[in-house]
Amino acid sequence: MDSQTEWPRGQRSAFVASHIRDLIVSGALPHGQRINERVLTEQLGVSRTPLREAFKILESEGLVMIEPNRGATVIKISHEDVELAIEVLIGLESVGAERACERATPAQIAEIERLHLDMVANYRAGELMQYFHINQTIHQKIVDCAGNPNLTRIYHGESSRIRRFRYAGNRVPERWARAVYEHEQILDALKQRQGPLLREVLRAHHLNGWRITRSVLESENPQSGEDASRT
Amino acid sequence: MDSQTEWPRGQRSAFVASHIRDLIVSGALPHGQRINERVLTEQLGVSRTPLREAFKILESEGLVMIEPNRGATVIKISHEDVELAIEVLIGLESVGAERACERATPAQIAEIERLHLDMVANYRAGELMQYFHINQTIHQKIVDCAGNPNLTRIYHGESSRIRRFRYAGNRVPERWARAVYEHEQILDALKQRQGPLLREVLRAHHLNGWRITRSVLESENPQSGEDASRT
DNA sequence: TCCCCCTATATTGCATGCAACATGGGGAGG
DNA sequence: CCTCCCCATGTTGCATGCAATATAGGGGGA
Repeated sequence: MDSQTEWPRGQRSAFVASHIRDLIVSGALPHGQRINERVLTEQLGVSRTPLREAFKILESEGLVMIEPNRGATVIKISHEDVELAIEVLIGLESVGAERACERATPAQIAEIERLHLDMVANYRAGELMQYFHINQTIHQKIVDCAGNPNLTRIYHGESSRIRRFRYAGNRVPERWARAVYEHEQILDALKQRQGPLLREVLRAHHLNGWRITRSVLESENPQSGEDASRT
Repeated sequence: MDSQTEWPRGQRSAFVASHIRDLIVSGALPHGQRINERVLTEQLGVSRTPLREAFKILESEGLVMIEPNRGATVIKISHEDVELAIEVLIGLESVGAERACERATPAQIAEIERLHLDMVANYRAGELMQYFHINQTIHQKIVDCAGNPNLTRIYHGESSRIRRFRYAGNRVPERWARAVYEHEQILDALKQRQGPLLREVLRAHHLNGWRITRSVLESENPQSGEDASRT
């Protein structure tokens, strides 16, 4: 990152945190790697103070681990961890789904439908990356419809923490097709405001998705569990 | 707090965060109040650096709000917010309950039963504060039984954020008695490892509890909603 | 009298300096 | 040759200084 661009005073640590979050989620910073403060301050063009504040933010999001006198380390995420995080996400989405069906405004539902159609178009075009991105947005938006800021915040945190591990599953064509079908069901349930149905469809969607994703990851990275780095 | 006690190097911001968290949760720092850095550094005997790091931690826990050039403000929690937080807690406990029934060790269940009996004894003795404290512990332990560290972490955060608003309900004798009865059901469902039942019992328990608590708070503090400070 | 602007002061955001601690490599002893 | 210890170097934790911004209060103009 070029140190030319000066970030505005007052939000520097937030931007730095966001940047490092991207580095971790995208895999540019491998899991388990210690982060050298000096290197990052030079790359980002900020001083150590906002950087260290960013570490604290990322630590409480569960993305890095800070050890006294040893600084920040990107946390290692095993498949087990991802599975446990998905368990939490299912719980959060269950609440979100039911409340969304009660509280979503027509405009919100229309926006999700737009996103859905866009996502399907990207599926047809074989644009996996775009598809994946819109997919994440749809899930977040559904949760947002519940009108519960805490829910939104927590869901977003947990979701982005494991994002990069959930990408692989759709590389299996059958799974990708099936996922799109499941999303049709999701949209229908939401439009018909059938909370319990939406909850169950989402639950199954995540469990199915993870089952395939896990097997893909394990076949690509046979030692599996302990360190699940590069995709 | 006396500045005599020196906190160990390397954990100062964590301890400071924990201290401020207590100040907020206990109500010593009123909701909506701006926090002056200088005053707190003097009270706590640390410099501004760890204090500001602590603010970042507390911000991502949703306890304070940081505005550029205006520093940290204790977040205002309305009854609406508490209700929304309870919604999240119910979602988390739903997952926790089902997994706990699958994964809890006999030792864990025995410990919860011990806590339960202790809590009932405190009920009989009219020890509301003790009762309340053990009550919180039981709910946390049930969630812990799910063996999901993320779930434990998030549940704990959300739960402590609104803790002080959930105390009032049991001052109504009928509610208190009913709550104890509901806890019998909770314990039974757990011992019999009936996940869905436990989930529903917990859900009802929280909804009932909050319904009464809210009415108590509103009768004590008629303007209600906007600022729900001193109990 | 009231309102607005301008200035003095307080407070925050960030950079940097210093001390504590970790780390790695070379030499002495076995 | 191996091991352990010690020191040189690098890195982190925290305190502090400086600049940018907020804020309060008084004086001037309408």
